[in-house]
Amino acid sequence: MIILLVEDDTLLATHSIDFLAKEGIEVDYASTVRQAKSISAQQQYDAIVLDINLPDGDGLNLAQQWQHTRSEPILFLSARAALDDKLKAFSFGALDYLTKPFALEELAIRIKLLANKNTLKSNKRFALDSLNVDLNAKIITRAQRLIVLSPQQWQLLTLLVEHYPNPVDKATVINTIWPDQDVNNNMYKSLLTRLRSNLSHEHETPLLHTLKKQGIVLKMEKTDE
Amino acid sequence: MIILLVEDDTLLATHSIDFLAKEGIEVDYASTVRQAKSISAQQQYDAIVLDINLPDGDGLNLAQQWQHTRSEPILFLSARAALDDKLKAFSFGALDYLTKPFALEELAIRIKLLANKNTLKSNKRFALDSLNVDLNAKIITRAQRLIVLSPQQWQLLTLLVEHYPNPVDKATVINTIWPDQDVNNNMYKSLLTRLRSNLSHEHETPLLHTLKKQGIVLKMEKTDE
DNA sequence: CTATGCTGTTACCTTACGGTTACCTCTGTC
DNA sequence: GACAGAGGTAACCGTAAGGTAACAGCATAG
Repeated sequence: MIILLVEDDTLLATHSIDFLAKEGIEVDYASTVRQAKSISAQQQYDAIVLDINLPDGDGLNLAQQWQHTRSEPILFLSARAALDDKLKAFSFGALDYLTKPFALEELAIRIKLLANKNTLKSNKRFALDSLNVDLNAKIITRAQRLIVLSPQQWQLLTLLVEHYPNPVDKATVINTIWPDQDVNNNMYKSLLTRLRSNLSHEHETPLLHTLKKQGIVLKMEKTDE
Repeated sequence: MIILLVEDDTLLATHSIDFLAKEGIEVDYASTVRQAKSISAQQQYDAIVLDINLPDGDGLNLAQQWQHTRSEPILFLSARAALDDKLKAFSFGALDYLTKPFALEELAIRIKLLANKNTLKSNKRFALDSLNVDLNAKIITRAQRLIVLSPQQWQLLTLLVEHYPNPVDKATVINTIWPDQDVNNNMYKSLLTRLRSNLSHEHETPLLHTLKKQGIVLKMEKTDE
């Protein structure tokens, strides 16, 4: 699980990062709005933790901009406990709001709850077209035929299913499948080819599509023109 | 939407019930553990709001009993702000925890968020005229026809949507799409032409308009300058 | 020790993205 | 009326991004 933390108090930030690491939560860190924008462009997160007061702007504005374009759950951190601030935050799409000072344990729990929200809906089964995936039993079939995937391919498929119907961007795939490893583009390309080939045995319609520069996504072919 | 409220402070309870009613939230009310059990037996709720201190028991125990039998999201109310209490609550399956005193507005918002959690996560959408944009799935249609955009065009479209209904000025477009790059006017012009052409396939009304010297904006045809 | 299969690597192919250029219209100004 | 400047369109084309197949190294099983 990886989150984005945007917080200008570096002391608080380092403590948080350390603590969250122990909880198994990886953290990308930005201390300014500017940084946050550039870092977040690279990849998708399981959740975003935003401070309201930032040196070069306002976390609320950032959330407002993101609420129409990004799909991550947002949790606000702020010293401001006033109701107005909270209401504004929620109206900008925040899903949680924690007032400073707070316990790191609580932050960790709330982050985990938010992150689960996205994956919770993917119960145990997933179906698309003639494809059928049992996420618990790790059984995959397409048109009644059993499909066997290598570990990497399985990982990628579950990632895609978790995000369905949204695309998963390349950086996210790479961070998930090859965490802290040297990765080159060919490894990524091979994996895609292999999964694709396994998912569609004969002349079945392709399900795994690439959006140039944006990522990959599971969807049924739209055969209008 | 209907919730169960378990709270022994009758004053707080009546205020809450009144307020939530105005927000369109129906409330079943219990003031004791005993009552809560009997009332809740018949019905499923969108969320459950539990006080911790109850005259004949403890909300935490109730949550613990329910956490494997009931599927409703639980929000705790409590005067106890100690970390231990919160941790215990979360470990019993609570999804949120609000310390008294709190604003009724905040309670209402958090209840709504919890209730939404069970419903499928809906993607962020933008619609204008016959144009329909799913910002998360990155699917665009115009009059039911699927539209495929290049990465640059997609970026521009999201930029326009973020600012809608306000115009976006040229400098902003350029900084967003070509950050720290040499840009000439032709690149900008080409991008506009291409996006325009993709957005209106045949003789559909143009949606992307230029305001001289001000920038570009999405709007339905309306030639007030 | 052989066999099988997973995965990283390489080579080669195809496509369409986007920068470029040329030419057009429109509007306002001197 | 001509010129300038802004904006719009269409076509050209090099190249990077993506796709595939085949091979090689390495593990693991049997």
